[in-house]
Amino acid sequence: MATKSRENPAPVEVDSATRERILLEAARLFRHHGYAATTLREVADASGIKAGSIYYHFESKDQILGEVLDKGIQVVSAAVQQRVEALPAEATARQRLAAAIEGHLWGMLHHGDFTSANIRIYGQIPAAAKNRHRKIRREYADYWDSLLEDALQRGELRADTSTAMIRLFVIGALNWTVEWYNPQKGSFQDFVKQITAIVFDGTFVGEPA
Amino acid sequence: MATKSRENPAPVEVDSATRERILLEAARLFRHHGYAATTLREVADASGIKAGSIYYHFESKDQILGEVLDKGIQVVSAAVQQRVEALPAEATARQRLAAAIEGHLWGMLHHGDFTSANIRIYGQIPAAAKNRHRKIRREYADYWDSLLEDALQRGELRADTSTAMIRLFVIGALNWTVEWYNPQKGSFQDFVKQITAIVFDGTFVGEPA
DNA sequence: GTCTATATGAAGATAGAC
DNA sequence: GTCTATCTTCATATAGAC
Repeated sequence: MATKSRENPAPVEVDSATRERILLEAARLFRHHGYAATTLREVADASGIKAGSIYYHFESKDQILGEVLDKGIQVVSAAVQQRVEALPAEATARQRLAAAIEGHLWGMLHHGDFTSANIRIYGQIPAAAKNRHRKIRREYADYWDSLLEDALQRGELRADTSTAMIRLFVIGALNWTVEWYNPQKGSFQDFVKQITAIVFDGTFVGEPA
Repeated sequence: MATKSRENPAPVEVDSATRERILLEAARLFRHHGYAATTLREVADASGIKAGSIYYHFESKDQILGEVLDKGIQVVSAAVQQRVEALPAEATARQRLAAAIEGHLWGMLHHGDFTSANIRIYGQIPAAAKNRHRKIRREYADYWDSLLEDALQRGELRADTSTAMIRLFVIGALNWTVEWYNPQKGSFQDFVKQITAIVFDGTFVGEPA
């Protein structure tokens, strides 16, 4: 006996302001104190509510962890794909990888609490949480591998190292910049330009000895 | 009224086997679960003793943390300095930096629990523990800066990026290899050669576009 | 939707026997 | 040097009022 006649009932509000606030504060606290050391009381305090109220929005601390981890990859992945797909079809491998690097850095630095939390705590969380998060990580790695394979086939990428190892090295190096990047020491544009130059052409000048 | 006549009394045993075992197991657990999530009961279990016995060797969990952190830097720093100082005076900047990179990677991968624990948890520990550990980190960074400044003055290092930024990028990239290096996929020598080539000359071939 | 109050478990650290 | 037993504190999660 539904008395409602609306065709478009309001969807379950999965991203109310309070819910988003909890996720953001949780990411910030996970980043700076770790997952286990962060208490739901702290998350609640930072979010302007009481601890018990968190359970209206989330089933458990574990569920909050999962959403924080996933978002840490999603924001970066979305920025990368958007930039790469905006390029013309005739773009060179250098241009495509430069777009990916810019997107990765931009996504990381604009959602630093989610990405840094992800990077810092991924190695420390329970195996079950890791397993649930693994797929989304794998997909992002695959996207990079496809970019690198393409660059290799065009003869632009160095061929003495596997693309998997290049991906691990480059993403690892990029990821760590979120730990030390200081926006007060220069513009984001300059930062991207310098990081990209080092990744592409290295730290030394001249020919290999 | 000392009745001992020995000139060389046994020193306080600061590195008994049990004490070293506790440090090693603590490093391993800090690495994989984080500092807060690791309980002294787990450390004791892994060390083959009971939780209360830890307090015979250490004053607190905090003291164990401090020693684990310091050792994570010391083992790497010692390996780097040893290799650089073994070079002849006429070594090029490339040779000196290559020795530093090899030492850094060797130290990291041969003491992985200490270095990975350091890298993973440094951003998450209480401020007091960070402050106590800061000096030893600063000294290692200074050593790298001196190597890079030397390379810059000889005109071998790229000049469009500050040595501080190059250091942060390179050490960050090297540090993260401990998270993914797989000794079953090739020899350590080959690994070092490939990483060094990327750091020196980049991931792309040919001239910058 | 948010609150207060609380059940239940486990942490770091200490005391004192052996 | 290591043990057992315990003090004290604080965590996640739940129940039910508002």
